[in-house]
Amino acid sequence: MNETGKYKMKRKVPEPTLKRLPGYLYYLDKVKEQGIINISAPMIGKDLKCDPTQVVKDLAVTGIKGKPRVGYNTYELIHALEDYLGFNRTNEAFIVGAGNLGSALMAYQEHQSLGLKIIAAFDVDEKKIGTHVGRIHILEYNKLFSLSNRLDVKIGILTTPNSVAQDVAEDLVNCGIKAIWNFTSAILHLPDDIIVQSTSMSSYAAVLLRRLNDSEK
Amino acid sequence: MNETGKYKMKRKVPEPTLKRLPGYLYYLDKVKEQGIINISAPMIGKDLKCDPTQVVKDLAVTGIKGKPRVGYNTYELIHALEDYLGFNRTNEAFIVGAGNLGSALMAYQEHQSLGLKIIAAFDVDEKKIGTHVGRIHILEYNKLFSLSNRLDVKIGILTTPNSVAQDVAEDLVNCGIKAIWNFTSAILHLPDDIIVQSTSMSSYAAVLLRRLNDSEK
DNA sequence: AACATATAAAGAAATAATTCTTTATTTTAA
DNA sequence: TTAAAATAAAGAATTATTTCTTTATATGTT
Repeated sequence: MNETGKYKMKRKVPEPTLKRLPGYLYYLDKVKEQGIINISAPMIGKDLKCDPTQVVKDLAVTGIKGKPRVGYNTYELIHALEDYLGFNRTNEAFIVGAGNLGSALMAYQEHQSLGLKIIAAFDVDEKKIGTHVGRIHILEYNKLFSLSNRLDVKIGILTTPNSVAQDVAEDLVNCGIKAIWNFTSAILHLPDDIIVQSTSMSSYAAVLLRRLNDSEK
Repeated sequence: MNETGKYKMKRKVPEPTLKRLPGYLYYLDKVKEQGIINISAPMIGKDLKCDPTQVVKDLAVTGIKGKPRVGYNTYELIHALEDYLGFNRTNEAFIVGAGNLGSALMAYQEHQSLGLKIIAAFDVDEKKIGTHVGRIHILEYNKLFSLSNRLDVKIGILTTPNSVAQDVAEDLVNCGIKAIWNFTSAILHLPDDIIVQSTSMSSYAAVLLRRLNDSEK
């Protein structure tokens, strides 16, 4: 027995779908620039090299409906995607670890939209404290505690060495952080209600290298 | 009718499995440091917060067998994983685009093992040409063509602005590159035999933001 | 105004991945 | 030497995701 009926159960949107959504957004921005007002799923599928029914299913999560023989309204679709992804809200984030990757993300977000607004970075390195990357100031790590008291930031980006990742993550949670974007290799052990999104560069490298080796037989 | 028989057909290893393998490697390195000689799948599963049968299936791709009541030999397993992933070979790579992300990757790989050896970076920015990040020299973009003639590099890392990604990717293919690690948002249209691994930061941000919004109801 | 056509929507089927179950093996202990 | 326990391996079942098929609808054309 399934749960169709008057109680619209909140079905979980598949992660592969979520990961594809920013790609549609990037594509649609370019389409809009070309002055194209309506765009069909088969067209999107052709340009993005994916199945048109996949496109329809993915875009359906935003609630936007297309019209047969016309397609989707470009503007409406972009707006719905941004809304759904939260890219048009100001999602404030702290970043801990102002090393290479941390600095890159700070600089990166000024050009590429990640939907995040990094408002401060923290580090323990005396040489980095007081400097800034773009508009983002690098503060002494201990300032994290006082600043989080005043600012209600929900997102923390973890770009520290692996060895301190668990400790810093726990500090972030104690500071009211609800979601952690983890760039370290550490496996974080945190309360279940904390959202952890791990982005491991080596995972991608692994897939690339293996596929390359496979192709060389 | 399936293909069991004397011809062992090369079954494709699932991408989720490949992505998990570097995580096992990182974990096992720490286990080895603690002097633990044998490690069981249930133990690995507990530490890595995943299903023990998943662990067994994942590790099986390396060909290593565990022993009941003992587990896997730590050293043997690490070796097999490195071998399978190609992390113990020198996988030479070029990087194009010495901006924030490119520089971060160059600096990053000197500390964190990605299984790659970036041997040169290319950029068109006069101010960057001639400088270096760590031990990696940043060369004039046009040098890509002459250098690739002499060096037989198979992997290209693409960290350029989106607008030039397609053109640079085509250049890389013409230089004999077989696999491209694409950090841009561009959808690359390349010959089918070229392996493209796209790593979009905004995909991860999207999942994080959406899950955070969902949890806030 | 009716018809043909392109296309989105909804549902079914197929595929892929994970989790569960059973079986077989190896070691330790009685 | 035998029995018990832990665990890997193999296979089945479940779940998730993608692809395929059908249906309905809106638009342009005759």
